[in-house]
Amino acid sequence: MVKILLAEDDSNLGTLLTDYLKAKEYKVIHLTDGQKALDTFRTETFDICLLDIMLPEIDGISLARKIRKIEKDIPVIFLTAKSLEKDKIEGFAAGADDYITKPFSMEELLYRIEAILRRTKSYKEDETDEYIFGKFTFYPLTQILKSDTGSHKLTTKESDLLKLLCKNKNEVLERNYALRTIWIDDNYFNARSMDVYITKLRKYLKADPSVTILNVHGKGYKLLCE
Amino acid sequence: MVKILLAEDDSNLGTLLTDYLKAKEYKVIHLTDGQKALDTFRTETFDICLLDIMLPEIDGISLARKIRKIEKDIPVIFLTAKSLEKDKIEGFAAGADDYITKPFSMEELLYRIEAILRRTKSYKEDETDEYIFGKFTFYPLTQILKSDTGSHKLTTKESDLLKLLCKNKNEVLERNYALRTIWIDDNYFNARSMDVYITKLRKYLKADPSVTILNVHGKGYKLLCE
DNA sequence: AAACGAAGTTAAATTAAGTTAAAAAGCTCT
DNA sequence: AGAGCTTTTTAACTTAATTTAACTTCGTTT
Repeated sequence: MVKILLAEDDSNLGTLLTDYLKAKEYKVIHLTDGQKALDTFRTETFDICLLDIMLPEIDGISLARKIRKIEKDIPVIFLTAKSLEKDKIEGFAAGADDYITKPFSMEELLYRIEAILRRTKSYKEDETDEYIFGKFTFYPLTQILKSDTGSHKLTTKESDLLKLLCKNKNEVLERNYALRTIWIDDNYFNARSMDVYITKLRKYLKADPSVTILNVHGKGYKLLCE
Repeated sequence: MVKILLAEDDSNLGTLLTDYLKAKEYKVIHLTDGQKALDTFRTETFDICLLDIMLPEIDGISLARKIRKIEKDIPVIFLTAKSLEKDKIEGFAAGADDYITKPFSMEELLYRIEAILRRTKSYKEDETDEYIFGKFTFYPLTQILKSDTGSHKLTTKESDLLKLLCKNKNEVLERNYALRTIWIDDNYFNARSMDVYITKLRKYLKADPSVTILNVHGKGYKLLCE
């Protein structure tokens, strides 16, 4: 089920939206200020965020920036009473996927949400429970990596990193993205820690020479296979 | 390079948009009626479509439906003077990814285009997985260059540069374009760095004398072969 | 042909990544 | 709480990739 974070301080509109979207089979978590929305975002996972620009505590644009720091590809739609150019530009600069000006119809918002979800499909692929590559099968849920030669129970960090690599199979997994996702902060020491885990994963993956972790200098790593 | 289909009958706006987007390194094909746009779409491939709603011959919404029948996931943004609810709804029903009402700023449109492209990544998948020239086969994904005499693992920069040369085989790869693509910034030092990499690639390519990297003085380089 | 800027080449310097081991931080169990 | 374990981080050292520098050669212009 698609899960929506709704940050809207106007309780009439907020309730109306919540009820409408719930009727359309979405799961909606409604927060009434920016700080609460951010706290909730930190502890739960969402498929899309609907943020009012004018919010108490943390405004919508700052909130979007913070949210994007935590999960860089999460779709964001701004809801706003203001239709000023400047806000729109700022909104898009903060990484908005769309922008809707009040008053808007429920249908229009729904179409926009669906247009974005159709495109991202992230909600579909979110929890793959097994990744198959080369002669390996990796179960991120149980943190087990199987190959024909045997089975390894991975540690949490090993598993998190391998999962990100698998999600980006044959494409570059950016260092900073991985660091922010797994280590929260991308400082020097965490970067070195990640290097250590790359070495560990490479050792496990030696069992199949057709599978390698390629370094892309200055950018990140690519899990090469098939 | 991201290729945009622009269907807009107002020639002022059309030209303005075309120039602006070209300056931003997009390839723009501008058509002034719906029928021409559809014909062009049938014969060329695009990454994204910008469609005016009010178009001669075939209106934008019908055009979007026809285009979506040909390629169901192509991103579509409607440009329109009307801000009527009804049109918006129809537009989204026809599968629009976004909707922008005139007058809009160039920046805003650009942000919307980029938001969608960032999301779809379809433009990233222009990845050819092997280039064959002379007695070499080059695999950009794995950064491996093979010839009958052996196989070389290229570094990231070597591979990036060779890939650009291959994409422009027997045509000039412009220095500035390569620098901006690979080194982001085309300053003096990066230019010298690129020279060093040209030397390195030439060494690898010595294995086949029929393949050479030719300098086009003041412009760039050409990978000559076959 | 002289002058100047662009490109070629090589080596040194810098920065990124690879590896291994030890230290520190977390668990688990009594 | 603390012994004994695992996991993660820090550290030190090694190797590789990239940039900078210095010097040379080639093209173009006057």
